[in-house]
Amino acid sequence: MRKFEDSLPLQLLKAREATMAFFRPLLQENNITEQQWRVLRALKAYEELESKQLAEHCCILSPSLTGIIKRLEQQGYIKRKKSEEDQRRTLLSLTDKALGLFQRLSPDVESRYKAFTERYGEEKLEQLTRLLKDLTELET
Amino acid sequence: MRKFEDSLPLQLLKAREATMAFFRPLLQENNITEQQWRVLRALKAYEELESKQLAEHCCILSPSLTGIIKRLEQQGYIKRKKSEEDQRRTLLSLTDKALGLFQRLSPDVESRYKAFTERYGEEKLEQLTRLLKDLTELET
DNA sequence: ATCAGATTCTTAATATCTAAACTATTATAG
DNA sequence: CTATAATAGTTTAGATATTAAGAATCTGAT
Repeated sequence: MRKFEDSLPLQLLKAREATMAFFRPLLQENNITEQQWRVLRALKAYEELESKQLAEHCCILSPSLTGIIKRLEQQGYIKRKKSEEDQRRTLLSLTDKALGLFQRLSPDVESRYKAFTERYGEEKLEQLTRLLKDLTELET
Repeated sequence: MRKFEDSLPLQLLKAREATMAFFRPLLQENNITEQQWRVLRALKAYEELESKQLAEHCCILSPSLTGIIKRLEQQGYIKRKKSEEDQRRTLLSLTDKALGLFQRLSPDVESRYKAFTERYGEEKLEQLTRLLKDLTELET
């Protein structure tokens, strides 16, 4: 068996932590959790999504998402409306308050991203992205 | 701001999921959670550890570890003993039952690891490991 | 010897993860 | 048309994550 430190899942976990270290302070200042941020970003990218699709994009299971959405709705960042065709479906989208949040945070996000890229190296980032993509598309 | 799908933390998350897909069934069959497995492997590698050191190796915060250890102890996989010199410290180690578990699971772990490496490619795995290491060692 | 400060571990509170069961709605077969 | 299957979403229960605060112990300077 591989040495403990050589475990790939552990390496990926640590790498994720190291990356988030660049952005976590910003999220904390604004009382947003990582998962909430992921949900908000996905809705910004896709405008309107059903809960199930949102869960897939964010890599969050439906039951978790239910609670996250409920809280984001209470905080006024998300609105929901029932689908016309299929009463089972709920369509989710951002409120103006959420859009304002992005406006306000964008510059800081940018600069932190820039700082990260410069520290790590643009080329290496591209290599890494490619390797991760291949890994993600692997079928068991 | 980067496109949602280009987010590195998200890529790392998905890659981790894809990797775990190879091993998760084995853990489930044996009623062991991911975190428990990480703890057991760390203790196998280091024989005897204090809670704090164990937490660092496993990338688990101390408060989480407290509960995880409690359950592993109940299941008979871990034993604890107070340090002689420092009464604050608790030394943790594996029981014979846990060692037996490793004996029993090793072949299956090996073959799954082999399957993964063959699917992904040994060279790419080495490249990836190097890139992840650099990333992890980045200082904010 | 004693007290302030540091260290180790635990507890508490809230958020999230995971699997399974449940509800409501829609789709399909007979 | 009706029984059944499939789907979307929620709820539940137990485990884990995160942050803050607390208790016990140790250390070093007085």
